[in-house]
Amino acid sequence: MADGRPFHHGNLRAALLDQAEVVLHERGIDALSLRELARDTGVSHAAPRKHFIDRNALLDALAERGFTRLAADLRAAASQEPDDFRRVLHAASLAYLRFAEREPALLDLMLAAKVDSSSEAVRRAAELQFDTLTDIGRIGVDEGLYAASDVERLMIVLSATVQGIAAILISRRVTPSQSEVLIDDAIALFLAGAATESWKRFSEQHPWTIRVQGSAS
Amino acid sequence: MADGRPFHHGNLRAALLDQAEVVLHERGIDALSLRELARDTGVSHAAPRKHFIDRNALLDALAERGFTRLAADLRAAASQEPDDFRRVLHAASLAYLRFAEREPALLDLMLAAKVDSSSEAVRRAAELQFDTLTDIGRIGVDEGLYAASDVERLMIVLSATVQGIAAILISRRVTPSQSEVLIDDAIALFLAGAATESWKRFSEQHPWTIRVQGSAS
DNA sequence: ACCTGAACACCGTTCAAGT
DNA sequence: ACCTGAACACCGTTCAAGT
Repeated sequence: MADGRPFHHGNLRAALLDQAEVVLHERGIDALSLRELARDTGVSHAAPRKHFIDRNALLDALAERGFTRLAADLRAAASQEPDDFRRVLHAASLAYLRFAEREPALLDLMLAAKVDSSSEAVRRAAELQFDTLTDIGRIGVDEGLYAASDVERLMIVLSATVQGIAAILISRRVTPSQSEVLIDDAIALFLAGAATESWKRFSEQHPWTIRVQGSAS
Repeated sequence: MADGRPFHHGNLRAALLDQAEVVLHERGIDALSLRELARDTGVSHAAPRKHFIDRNALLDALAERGFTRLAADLRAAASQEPDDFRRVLHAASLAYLRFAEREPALLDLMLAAKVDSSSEAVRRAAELQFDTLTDIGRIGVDEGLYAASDVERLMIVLSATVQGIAAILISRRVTPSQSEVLIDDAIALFLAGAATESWKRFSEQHPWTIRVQGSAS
């Protein structure tokens, strides 16, 4: 403490998280160590403990931030295309892919979070992200494409598809531009299927009873 | 070496992998350490190095085994329902979910493998797994559901969906039985969509040019 | 060809003590 | 209330040396 540095950092928690995001982005999750973050932030290696009880708590906080930002991205993308449902789905799906492309390690971290072992804050953030999708899905009802009672089940399947395509992108089995073609295909197939009599009959004969963890709507 | 243990283990590589699978299954990837594996296998902590240059090489070998087993599971499930395409898709998808349920940490590991940084062996094993899906998809052509030229693109979208549903299951946002309902929905929607005029027009107007990394067929 | 033992440079986590 | 410094029990990785 011979330098003029104050004893209290003042904003250590936020500083650690910011630096953690940089490391996660640049060198991946394996390179993320509490001790290095402490060094880079100019505090002792034991200081982070006041803010994050262990490494997992830090990862949880990162995941929470990630969900919040992803939800904002999706909402922003969707609100720019208010007219046509296909274009809304397309914009939101591309926003998801771009997030995956920009922050593959962060998305991996978010998807790796087990609902029952992660913090309440992470759950709430993931919930908000799913609610965003459900809101988007309701536009399809407004346009008369499918029944209101089908919104949740359809959006879960579509978001699983988008998530799966993002996983293919992250593992670099396709290029970013190829993944956009996959999204085009997926949405075309989704919209075609949801509007069929065949699907209508199926969904009536198989009532929906699932309440997804992390869905408040 | 005062015990009667031979100097050469004889089968150290396989023994390490077997033990690694047990640890991965019981305590997850974070608990997987080369030193512990060495202890449990009765060799020095430096012995594994002859067989796995580093921890990542061990993880690669585990992923490779995983892909091979998953492909076998899918093939077995599909071949038990040779008559009806819907039932074949259903059986294969459920096999995928059961694999995810039995070995969540292993599947995470497999999906985390970046194509360009993992070993040739992992790539080949992942390839074989995808080829299995493509083979299954051809049954849909035989049944006149869609064009032969659409097999790859349709199966990629479907497998992305199944993978996404598996991810939802692994993160425990739904129960295993709920995930099966999601699969039912996804397949119903997929089959309904693939058979529409709308999809047929789309796929003709948007020719398929993607060659997925890890697809030999 | 395969394995050992010591050594190095890291970790996460804990805790008494300082300001 | 927040941070430090020392300590403990782990890691992965390397390498000369043994059989």
